[in-house]
Parts: sequence; structure tokens; C-alpha cells
Amino acid sequence: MSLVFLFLCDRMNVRLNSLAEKKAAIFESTLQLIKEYGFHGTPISQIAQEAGVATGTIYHYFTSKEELIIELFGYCRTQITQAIFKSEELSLPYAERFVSIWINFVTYYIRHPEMLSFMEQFSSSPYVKAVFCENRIFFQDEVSNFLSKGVTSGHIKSLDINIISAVFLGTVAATAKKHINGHFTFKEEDMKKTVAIIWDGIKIY
Amino acid sequence: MSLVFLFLCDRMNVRLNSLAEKKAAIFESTLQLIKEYGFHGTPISQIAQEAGVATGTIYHYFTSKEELIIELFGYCRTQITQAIFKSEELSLPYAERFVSIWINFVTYYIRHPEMLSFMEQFSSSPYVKAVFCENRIFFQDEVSNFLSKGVTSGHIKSLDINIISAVFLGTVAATAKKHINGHFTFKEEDMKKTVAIIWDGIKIY
Amino acid sequence: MSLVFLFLCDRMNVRLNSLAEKKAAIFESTLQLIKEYGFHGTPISQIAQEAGVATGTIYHYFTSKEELIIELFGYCRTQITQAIFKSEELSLPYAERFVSIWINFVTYYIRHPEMLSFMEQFSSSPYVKAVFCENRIFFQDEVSNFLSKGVTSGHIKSLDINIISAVFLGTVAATAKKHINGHFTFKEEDMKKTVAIIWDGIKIY
Amino acid sequence: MSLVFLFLCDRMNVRLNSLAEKKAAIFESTLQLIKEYGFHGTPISQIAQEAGVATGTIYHYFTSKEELIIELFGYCRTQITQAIFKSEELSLPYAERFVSIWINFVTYYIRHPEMLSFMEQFSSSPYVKAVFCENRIFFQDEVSNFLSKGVTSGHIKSLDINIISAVFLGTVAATAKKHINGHFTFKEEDMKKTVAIIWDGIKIY
DNA sequence: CATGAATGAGGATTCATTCAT
DNA sequence: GATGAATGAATCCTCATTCAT
Repeated sequence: MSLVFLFLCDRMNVRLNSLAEKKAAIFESTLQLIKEYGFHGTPISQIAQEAGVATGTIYHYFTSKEELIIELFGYCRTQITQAIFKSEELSLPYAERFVSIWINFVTYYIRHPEMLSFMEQFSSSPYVKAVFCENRIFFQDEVSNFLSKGVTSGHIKSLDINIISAVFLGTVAATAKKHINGHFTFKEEDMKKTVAIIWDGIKIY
Repeated sequence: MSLVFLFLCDRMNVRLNSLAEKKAAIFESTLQLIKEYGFHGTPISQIAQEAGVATGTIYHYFTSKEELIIELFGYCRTQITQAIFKSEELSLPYAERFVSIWINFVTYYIRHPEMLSFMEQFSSSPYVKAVFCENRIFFQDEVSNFLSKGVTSGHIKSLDINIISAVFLGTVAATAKKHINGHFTFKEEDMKKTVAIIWDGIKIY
Repeated sequence: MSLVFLFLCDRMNVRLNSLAEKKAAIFESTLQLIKEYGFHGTPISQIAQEAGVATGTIYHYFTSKEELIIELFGYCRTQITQAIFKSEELSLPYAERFVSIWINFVTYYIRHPEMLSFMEQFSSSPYVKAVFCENRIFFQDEVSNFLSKGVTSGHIKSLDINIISAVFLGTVAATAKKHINGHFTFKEEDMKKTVAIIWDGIKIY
Repeated sequence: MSLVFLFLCDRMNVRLNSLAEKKAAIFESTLQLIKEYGFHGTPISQIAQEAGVATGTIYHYFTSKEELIIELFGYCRTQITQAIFKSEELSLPYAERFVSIWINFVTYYIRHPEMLSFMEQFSSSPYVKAVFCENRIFFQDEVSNFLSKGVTSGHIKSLDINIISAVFLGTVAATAKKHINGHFTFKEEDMKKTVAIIWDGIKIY
């Protein structure tokens, strides 16, 4: 490879990184602020300041605050999906993976309360409409697929996927919220007990 | 009793009624608007217009928008509690009441999507802090009491109340949301299947 | 008439006046500022300040800056029409009225340079489109009517009304501009000479 | 001549051309945008995009937006002057040239509505002040000279040049505007009738 | 009590201009 | 020279809140 080629590659990487990095910085600052001050109460100016960029810069990356919010949802979904579907757990038996994913999910939310806060606020805001066009079900792609496989593979009772997914995701969110709000500190053991409840109700003996 | 006294009583009743009625009108208009336009995007002026009162009138009933929101939360909790704990079901066996309350809850949310929308938005907004002082757990008073009784009476596994309540409330909200968002139409039968899952995981055989 | 009736009338008058007065104050402040700083370069905040009201107040009277501009055009047209069609000149012979109206027009613009400035800027801005729906020709209602009558009554050559009106209005604006810009001070006599030019070309001997 | 010299000449020509071409491209894109979106509503960024250059490039050619606008005015004046004073009409008798120039002017504006729009907006904007230092009268150099000559040569009544020029330029602009706005389609014949009006009022029999 | 005009601080967005590459 | 990302002051507009009637 010529030096020129390497040089260009390098420059492109730098650019790509800086773009991705700046977007990520904006996303993270938005998440923190939304968690603290709520969906409203987080002006663009503050997001910019916290992200270390100028107000106008935000508008190079997003055409409006709404677009920022909607793209942020995509960012969160990606982050969450990566965190809960660990490659090293792919080979686990279904029951164990079910438990693992549920616990990973709750653990991720507990470690990233700003994600939970945002996802909850987003899902009950009018913005959702904007995403429903492409994704009719929230975590359909990954979580629902995983649960569907459980049904077809005979590990899970033959219930509608929406029922199962409501139970799965509903308990994840409620558990994480209880923990974050300080009502109860869920330790590994407590989480296991909690998933056990729903796994017992869903599994095929 | 003199006529004057009756007249005064009458006027007072009228006033009390009209006060309660006006507050309710404000609450309902707020709920509808928040459902449609989100927590932000619902100015006081619009709430007033929709409720058929002047902007300034709102400030006779609530000192600020925040107070309106917080009182609205109380209003919702009362409405919901009344709707799910039906007096005619008081005598049912615990298992049946458990199922009934869960279904009543989901059904109420489905019939009043503006309530669900508000409760969800409220619970992930910074306003919650204001209510947590008095009520450390959301439906502690009623729902948690009911679930606690299940533990002490030996119908429910001896798990921490927070675990049980997370599962109960989490599935209620998730189920109602799935229905309202149009992902799945939960009929009576589907709801029964859904509660069955968590009841199976919680009950003592 | 009862006192109550008079009282109500009085209050209504006061209100109507204050509304009309406030609108007029906003209009006048807008005209002055647009004359001085141009169509852009006149922020709403400055208009408000100059008119002695708060920024937000402007938005009680006009839904947007654009609406303010468009209503301002209507205001100017009314003012101008009142100024150039003097009732005491109604009985003059056509030729003399023609001259009079032209001179009144130029004189009005010279005395109200902010009106000329606004009308010129407005007529070459994209806002015009908004008014053309209702008024296909600018001063059609009054000026064009007057000129049309000249044709039908046999005082003016049988030319298309658009030709005559272009000549009439074009010279009015150009003359006033020359005066205001300080290129030439048009005295009564000079104006008479100028109208004479176009009257000679238009009249029927 | 050495090759090096030719080479340099060539490069300089290329540069001059490309400079002139790029400036012209910027001018034309500015004119189009101003016509469509008004004096405000045409950001530098859009001008750049339409002209096929980068935003920053504009600032190689003009130190500021204001300078661009003012230079654009000069560009327009040159273009217009070239278009209305046709060399092949130099030998026509005065009366015919008068008519010709007037018609050329209107025709040019009709073919280049963006020029009329710009000239009108410019002449009623605060920018004019910047040009008035050097040119106290708008088309003094050319049009006024031509009209002055008419007076001295005895073809035109002995009126102040400002009066004559107001009538001449005022009717040109008004006529072109009426045509462009779609109020009336001025054909060659109609234009002739229109100039005739003012020529009749100005000429010496 | 009720009204709704008035307020003005605050927030979203734009855009002329700069500057590192 | 050319580029276009970055800047942040400036602008339009909103909306919670007040207060005279």
C-alpha cells in the first residue's frame, strides 16, 4: 500500500471518528440532562454546552431538536441491544440465556439510568409515532426475535409474542425503575428471583 | 331550618360542586392534551381553553403549573384505585381477586389511554420527586397492600414486596401500552393468559 | 338611555380605542424602523420597544411577523387612500382632480417617507403574493377606479387601464423618491409640471 | 515572446475568466434567490450552494454580504446599461431613440425579472446609502445624460432633469412590474402606447 | 371569583463569518 | 485558492405568570 493511500485512510478515519465521537458526545450529554431535568427542561443550548460544542453545531448534525431526540432513540436501542446480547452467552441453553438477557437488561438500565429515563420518557411521548413507521414493535428486532425463537423451539409456551414480550419488557423496566428510584436494591440474587417468576410462568416444563 | 340557611347551603353546594367540577374539567383537559401533545407541548392557555375557562382561572385553583401536574397525579391515582378495587369483588378468593385487579387495571388504562400516558410521563419526569416525599412507593397504599396481604396470608411466595409489585405493575403497564399502541389487541382471554403467567410464577401451589 | 347602557358603551369604546391605538402604535413604530433599518434589520423586539409594548404583546395582535407586515400593508393603503381622495375635491372637474390626486399622493409620500419606503419594499418582497389573492392590482379599488372613470367619461384616451395606472403610479413613486432621497426638491410648481407631462399624454383634447 | 510569458498570460486569463465567471455565477444565483425569497431569506450558504461553490469561497470574492450586495448593484447597472443603449441605435433620431431606450429597458426587465426585483429592493433598502456617495443619481451616468442631451438639443422641454428622469424611470419600473406580476401583458404595441404618453408630455413639437 | 390582555424571560433556530485543513 | 465544519450572536416566537378590570 502506498503512503498516500494510508494517509487518506488515516484522514478518513479521523474524520469518521470525530463525527461519530461528536454525535456520541451530544447524545450522552442529552441523556444526562434529560435524566436530570426531564424531556422539557433540557434546552439545546445546555446540551451543546455539556457536549462541549456550540449551539449551532448541534444543527449541523441534526436538523431539529426533534430529530436529535429520534436519532437518540436509535442510538439507545443500539447500545442496549449490544449490551444485552453478549456473544459469549450465545451458546448457553435457552432457559439460561433468557435469564441472562433479562438480567443483562436490568443491569444495563441500572448502570445507565439515563437510558432508562430517556427510553421511558420517549416511549410515552408523541415522538414515538415517528419511529413506529419503521419499527412497529419496540425491540422487535432483537428481543422479540429471541422470544419468538423460544416459542418455535418449544422452550416457551405457545402464547402470542406480544404477550410474552409485554411480560418480559414490562418487568425489566419496572425492576430497573424500582432499583433506580431507591425503593429496593436489586442484587444479583433478587434479580434471579424476579426473572424466575416470569420464566416459571412462560416456560414449558 | 330557615330558608336563608337552606339557601346558603345550596349556594355552598353549588360552589363546592362547581369547584370540584371545574377542577375535574381542568384535569381532564390536561390529560387529553398531554396524551396528544406530550408533557411539553401543553401550555396552560390551551388547557384553559379546552376546559372552557380563562387562563387566569387556572391560577385560582392551582398556584402553578407544577402544582396542577402534581395534583393531577393524585387525581389519577384516586381514579385508578377506585376503578381497580371493585367493592363487589372484595369477597372473591385471593387468586381470583389478583387476576381481577390486574385485568381491571389493564382495562382501565385501555379505556383511559390518557391516564396511562400521563402516569408514564409523570413517573419518568422530575416531578416524581415531589410526590416521593409522601409516597415512597407508587401504589403502595393500595396495590402493595393487597400484594403484601397475599404474602402474609400464604397465597403468594415469600418474596420482597418490591419484586412482586414490580412484576405486577410492570406487566400491567406494558400490556396496556402494547394494546393502546395498536401492536396487539388484548381481549379478555389474552389478558387472562397474561396474568396467568405472573400468577403462576408468584403463587404458592 | 340608561346609565348602564352608557357605561357599557363607554367601556367598549375605550377598549376599541385602546386596541386600535395599540395596533396603530405598532404599525407606526414598524414603519419608522423599516424606513431606517430596512425590511430585515427590524426585529420584533425593537418594534415592540418603540411601540411601548412587550415583545409578547405583538403576538396578541398578530400571529407572526409576516402577518404584521401584511396587515401593515392594508393599514398603509387605507391611510393613503384617505389622504389622496379628499372629499372637498370631489366636485372638481376631472382634469383638476387628476392633477390634485397625483399631487396629494406625492405630497403624502413626501410627508410620510416611511410609507413610501414600506410600500416600495413590500411591493418587491415575496409578501406581495399574500395580498394579490384579494387585490389583483395594487390601488385598483380607488386609483384604478378613478382612472377608469376618466376613460368612460371621455376625459382620458381609451388606453388599457393598466397602462394608465402604470404611468400614474410609476411617476408618483419616482417623484416622491427623488424628493425624499434629496436629489431634487419638488415644490408645488414642480409637481404641477410633472403631472402636466403625463396628463398631456393621457388627456383627450 | 517566450513560452513562459505565454504560459503566464494564459494562466492569468484563465484566472481572470474563472474569477469573473465565478463572480458572475455568484451574482446570478444571488439574483435568482433574492427574487424568489426576498432580500432577507437568502442566506449566504444558499447563494453558495446555488452558485456551486463553498460558503467560504464567497468570502474570497467579497469581504461581507453587504459588499456582495453592493457589488451586485454595480453588476446589474452595467448589465442594464449595456442592454438598453444598443450601439446599432446610436444613429437614430432623438425621438426614436427615446422610445427605443424606454422599450429596451422595459423589455430587459421583463426578460430579467430578478434584476427588477433586486433593483427595486435595493433602492428601498438602507444599502442605497452606500452607493449614493459615488452616484448621487441612480442612472445619472447614462440615462440622465441621454435625457439631458435631449434638453440641450431642443428635443425635450426645458424641465429639470430630475423631473424628466422621474417620469422616464418611474414609468419603466411600473410598466415592467405590472407585466411581471401578471396584471397585464405588455406587447410591443402596448409599450409603444405607454412611452407615447410620456414622450408627448415631454417633447417639443 | 373570573377574565384575558400584557409581560418578558427563555428556548429553538438561523446565518454571517471564521479558520483549520 | 477552496472547502465546509464550527461558532455564537441575534432573531422569532412561546408560554408561565400576573393583574387591572
